[in-house]
Amino acid sequence: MSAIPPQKKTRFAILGLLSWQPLSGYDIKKLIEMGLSHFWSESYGQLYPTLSQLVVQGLATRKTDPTSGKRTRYVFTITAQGRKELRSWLHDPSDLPRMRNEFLLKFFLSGRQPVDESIRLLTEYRDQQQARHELYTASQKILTRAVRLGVLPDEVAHILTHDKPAGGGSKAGTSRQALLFLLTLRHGVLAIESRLAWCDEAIKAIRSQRSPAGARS
Amino acid sequence: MSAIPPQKKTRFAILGLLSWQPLSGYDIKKLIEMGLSHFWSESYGQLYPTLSQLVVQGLATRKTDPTSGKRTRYVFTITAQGRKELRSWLHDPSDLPRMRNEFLLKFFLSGRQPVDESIRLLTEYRDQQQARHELYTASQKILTRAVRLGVLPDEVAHILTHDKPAGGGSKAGTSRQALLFLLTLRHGVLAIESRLAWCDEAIKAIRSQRSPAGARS
DNA sequence: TCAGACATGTAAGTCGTTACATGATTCA
DNA sequence: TGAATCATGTAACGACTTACATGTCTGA
Repeated sequence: MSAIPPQKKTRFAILGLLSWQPLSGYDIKKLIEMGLSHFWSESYGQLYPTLSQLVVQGLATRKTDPTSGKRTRYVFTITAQGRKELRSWLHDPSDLPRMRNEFLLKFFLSGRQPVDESIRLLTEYRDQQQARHELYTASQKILTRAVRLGVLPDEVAHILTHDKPAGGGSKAGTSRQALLFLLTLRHGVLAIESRLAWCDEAIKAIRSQRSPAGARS
Repeated sequence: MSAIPPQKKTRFAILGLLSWQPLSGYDIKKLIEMGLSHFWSESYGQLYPTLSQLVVQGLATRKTDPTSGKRTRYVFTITAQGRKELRSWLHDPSDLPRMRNEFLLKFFLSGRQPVDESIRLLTEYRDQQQARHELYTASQKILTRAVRLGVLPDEVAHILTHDKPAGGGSKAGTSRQALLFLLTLRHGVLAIESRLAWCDEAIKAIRSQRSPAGARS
């Protein structure tokens, strides 16, 4: 049995969020779900063991949150050593984005099915993507407006952008972190839009093959 | 124990390729590398054990290729039962495409680094994507031309499109499978183009924050 | 002749999810 | 009072990669 598994990228995702401010494991999970879900995810099964490991390795420290009464809540803080490791990871070259797209596999392999089956797959995919598009553009709008006002609507966005909570209103304009958040969101929106455009193209192409111009039924 | 049988997608990727024609494990690996790499991958460590399993479960049969002399080469053929399972998988809803993009994570977490670090990350990503773009459009061109001529340039494309090998020339026009292949390739090209466009946007946005209009140095 | 492609396969480890187990707090 | 959310964590499984081990065949 292995002592503790190493877990590579999860470490840096955590360290990166801790570089903003001290957080609990639960906070980290929610932040990733709310802000990074279109390009990253972590499960509790990864998160908690990795947090313990970071403490053992001196990259973070753990203390009990005194405000949480009888409920245990551990808040983790990044150490100088942790910041150093984070910085060094940021300088390393990144893996190519690897995507596993089950729909495309099915579509590719649907050549022996009736043409309508390929069309059905395409329509399903399009609907799926359309739904996400609405989700993302909604977040984008809320965040853009909040950033323009220098005020963020709730504690979530507050943590995400690391701005001062409302009241004050940072006024100075878009904060660096808020801009980065907005841009990653935009990356997701553009990706979806390119898929929607592709769906329309593909449906047309397949239909025109089914009944090509000049064909006689 | 879990009542729901585990969903192994490798099985269906294999079954799907076998539904075109009998293939060896090595063939399957090459086909996936050459044709599906932008949305799918399988390693030998997955492939060979899964092939054995398919035979045990009666979804494929294995026979020794007699033309391969002393070198062992096993050719797998899909069974009726295998086709049934494949068809049923094709009808199931697909998982949302899940992507893990290490670059975006770094970019998102680079807010505490100097602005130039974010720019460097962006430039690196752009170059990476540009290189892949050239790769894909090249394949796309070759394949498009081959399909138009009704003749495919080598045995690879021949297998991929499941057309008759050269000589004859299918003439009748774009085969169904060739169209599907072209379209999945096009999906990859559009995705990359959307990333390139995003990079340009993002670089501009970050630069303009560094020295906003009207700012005095 | 020798590099590189063809060809099969396994062992060990990396990576990641799901289901479970436990309990506190909040608010309708 | 009871559902939702806050909060921690583990065990078992599932998915996937890498490195290795072995040997054949082809063509410059």
